[in-house]
Amino acid sequence: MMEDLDHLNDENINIDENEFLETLDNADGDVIKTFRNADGSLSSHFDKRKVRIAPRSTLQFKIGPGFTPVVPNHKILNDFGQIQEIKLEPRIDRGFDFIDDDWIGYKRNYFTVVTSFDTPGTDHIEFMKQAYHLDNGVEIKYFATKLAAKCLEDDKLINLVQHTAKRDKGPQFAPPIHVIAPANLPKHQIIRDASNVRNESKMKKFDSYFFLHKEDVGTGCEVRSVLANYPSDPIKKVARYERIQFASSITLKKTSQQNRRFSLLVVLGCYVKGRHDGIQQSSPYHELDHYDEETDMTFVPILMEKTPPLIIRGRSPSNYCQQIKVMHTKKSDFDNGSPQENDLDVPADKKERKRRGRKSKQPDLKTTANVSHDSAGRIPTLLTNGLPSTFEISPTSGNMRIKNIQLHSSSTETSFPRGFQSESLSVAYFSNSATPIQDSIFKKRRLNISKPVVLESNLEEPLDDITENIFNTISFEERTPSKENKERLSSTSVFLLKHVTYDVSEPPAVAIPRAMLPNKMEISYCLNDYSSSFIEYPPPSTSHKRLPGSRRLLTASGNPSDLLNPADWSDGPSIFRH
DNA sequence: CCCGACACAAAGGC
DNA sequence: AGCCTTTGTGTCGG
Repeated sequence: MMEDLDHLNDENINIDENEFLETLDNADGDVIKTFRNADGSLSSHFDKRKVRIAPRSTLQFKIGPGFTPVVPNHKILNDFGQIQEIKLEPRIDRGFDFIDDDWIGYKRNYFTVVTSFDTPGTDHIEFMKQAYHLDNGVEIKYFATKLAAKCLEDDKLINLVQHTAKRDKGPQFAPPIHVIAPANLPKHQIIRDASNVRNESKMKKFDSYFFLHKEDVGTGCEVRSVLANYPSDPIKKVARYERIQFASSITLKKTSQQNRRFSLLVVLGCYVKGRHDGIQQSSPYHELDHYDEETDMTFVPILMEKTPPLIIRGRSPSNYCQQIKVMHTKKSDFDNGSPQENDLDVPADKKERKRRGRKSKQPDLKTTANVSHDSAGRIPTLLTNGLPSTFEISPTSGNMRIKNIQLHSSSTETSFPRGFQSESLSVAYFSNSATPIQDSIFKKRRLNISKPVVLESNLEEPLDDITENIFNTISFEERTPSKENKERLSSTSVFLLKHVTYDVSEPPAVAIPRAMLPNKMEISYCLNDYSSSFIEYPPPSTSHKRLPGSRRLLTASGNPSDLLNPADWSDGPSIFRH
């Protein structure tokens, strides 16, 4: 059984250690509580019964409840019989808000769980060069993770479903078992930034966070190294479960009053050869193992972590904001200092009518402040569409700094989709309202700029006026006016990193319209497999009516190869439990 | 009341 | 700058 809310202050969730930033008020009181995450990004928790935030607002990303370890199912040993420490690093990055001491999710909305695993005391690369077995002597072929959910009231597993970015127009499937190598978990902001990337140069930038290329492990590998057993190359380093929902069939209420509560489980296991016995019912790992017939291998759970109790709100209108207005949170609204009044434009004769058609709510309550991150001149807020790991704020001096924006060449960095023709470059800007982007200090001063490189543009990303600022490495420091100069910072500071691809080879003779290219979001992305992003997949119908059978649900009898390019499944079997 | 399906719309990606 | 995507959620109807 779950303990209760004690782990709310687990460091994983960053609430305790987080600096509380601010609360946005409206007539109803505190609506949005914003915390700064360890990486500088923000987690804004809000009650969807009270305020409606746009679907693509960055406020929909937030670190959810932390995970706590469950008693392990196995220990693992190396070839010398020594115990190898091993630890999951899971995190929820979308879908759960902390409201009135409860973690709240929505049945209709996506959530995101990411996890990697760490090998304390052993370098991740060194780890891959050795061989391991379970404490029962069985040889470990490779490691993998599984995502599961339980209802706490009856301790039964419940189904989860995953969509592609195409949602209804694409397939649904059970969250797969992801084969992964040990790695550090990328920061929350990285997961945000990587969540809907199609641009090749941007993907390349993220590649090293998410993939290990076998050739990068180098020499010194034992013949029996676990590396050699991994069934794919590149090997995932992070299991990303994005666009996950609880199965629509789950029952949310125990009684009319009492919510059922749920817990998400992240399991680290390994694949071993052959069929192995099931796990007894009394074990928390019962039914978390999985035998795969195709490969004649069994996924054996080693250890897992669980969330505190989660409450899932259903589709009832009572779980949604009764107001008509949407809070706009578009980033550009903040680029010029404090946001306008906002109060949404409800274009809405149409909408009002729709609303009233049902039952007249209280239509004219003026809601919505804006997300005035610092309109009152309090704490300056960083917004970024770049990578937070490239900037930092000194807690003592208040110095703001962007450092070591590394630009990797294809010879030294493993590619995202591995390509040898393109170079991935970054251009950084700094701005606050007193320093508009156009006058960015970056453009005024070129600091520590190493040798410029000259490359041709490709057709997808034409050269623009930024081109003159191409560098291999950029770094500079900017002193934040901390004391004397507070006014200047009483407005929003914005960091932007622009990622540009320059094609070294001859550009194609004819530009291919984007619509004609394979859609990288279709399948490969949902499988976190950027290395095979260019598979054939029929474009969704342009018709508004769904084609009969065009939406396929994978079930226990479903075969993934019906839907997916086999290359996407090359990293091991997955389970389909519906 | 539930759910599948379709629809709208706002912010992000390119 | 303007299109195309993605995703929260409004709505209908079985």
